[in-house]
Amino acid sequence: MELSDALLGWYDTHARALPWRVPPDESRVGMLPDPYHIWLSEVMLQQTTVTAVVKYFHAFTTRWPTVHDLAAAKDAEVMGQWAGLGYYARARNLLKCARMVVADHGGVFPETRDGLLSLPGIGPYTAAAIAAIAYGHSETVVDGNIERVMARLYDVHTPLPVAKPELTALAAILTPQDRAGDYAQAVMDLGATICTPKSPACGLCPWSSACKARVNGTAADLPKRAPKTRKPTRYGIAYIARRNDGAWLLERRPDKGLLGGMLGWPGAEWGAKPIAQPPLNADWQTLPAEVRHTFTHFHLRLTVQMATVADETPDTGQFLPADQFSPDDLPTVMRKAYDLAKDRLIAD
DNA sequence: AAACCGGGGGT
DNA sequence: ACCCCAGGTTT
Repeated sequence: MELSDALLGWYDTHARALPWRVPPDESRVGMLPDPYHIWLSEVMLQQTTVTAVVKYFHAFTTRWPTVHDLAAAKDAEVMGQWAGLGYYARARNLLKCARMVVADHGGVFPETRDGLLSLPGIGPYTAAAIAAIAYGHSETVVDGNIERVMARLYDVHTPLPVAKPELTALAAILTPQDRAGDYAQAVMDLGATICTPKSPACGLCPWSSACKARVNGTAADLPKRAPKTRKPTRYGIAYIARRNDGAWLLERRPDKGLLGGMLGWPGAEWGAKPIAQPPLNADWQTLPAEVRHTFTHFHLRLTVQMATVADETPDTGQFLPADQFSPDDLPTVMRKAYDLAKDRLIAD
């Protein structure tokens, strides 16, 4: 039997139930899921775990049930709803993409890999995933799970990312003509639940008898990766000003760069040493505790300073009335600073 | 090709 | 502390 058939048989009984997925029930054979749901979930799943995505997927589809609804949303609403999920360029591209689908494609996502690739936020992985899962096309989907499964199945020792083309070619050979979407999801489920990064459960794997790494005893050591550089530490100051009427002084960060497009507390750029740059003159109080946060490529230590101020015009940022501010709209590092300040307000 | 871009959970 | 994750964009 073909390897793909063995895996599809396993998927029919072991597929995880996910909100955007049509279960492989006998009564629903051939049913395809909503392309809007697949696109939204796949963008959210970029470098993000299923557990984290489920809550956000539900919130987005409840608030914006169709791509038309999302396309009509305001930028700040979408950025706020995305807060906490990370990689905020995804949220900006999500909204751009929704508006392009409505304006240029009549509200229908393109069906082909190339058509999907032309949209913002959709790269090789997501284009193949949408074409296969939402439209049933035989496209080869390669994500981190599938790289790991292929490296083990064929005992490939070439380190990533150099090994990527080789692993993609191997994955393409296995991709079936029929049920390519189920097949892609099956390999990803296999990687997520059985062929895990550490301690793979080879005894439960439908591909165990074919797996070369299992025979050679190398499965747990694959895939190989290029060595990583260690993260430097940066320092900064967050200024949290509260006006007498309860308004908070916040700034919208520029679209490009770190935390692009998100709300945050004013302060100088983070660097090797903290730089004082208060947004206005006030009696700033330094909090006894600091915020520690780790980004993709550096650690951050953030000192938090607070002040209560009168109605002044700040040098940077603008006051947001209390009824228009929700801490849920903040990215996590800014939320951590807020939580420290909130504790101080309660203590006083 | 390499750098940039979050956050959380597991180990 | 280090690993990983249903990657894409920019330089």
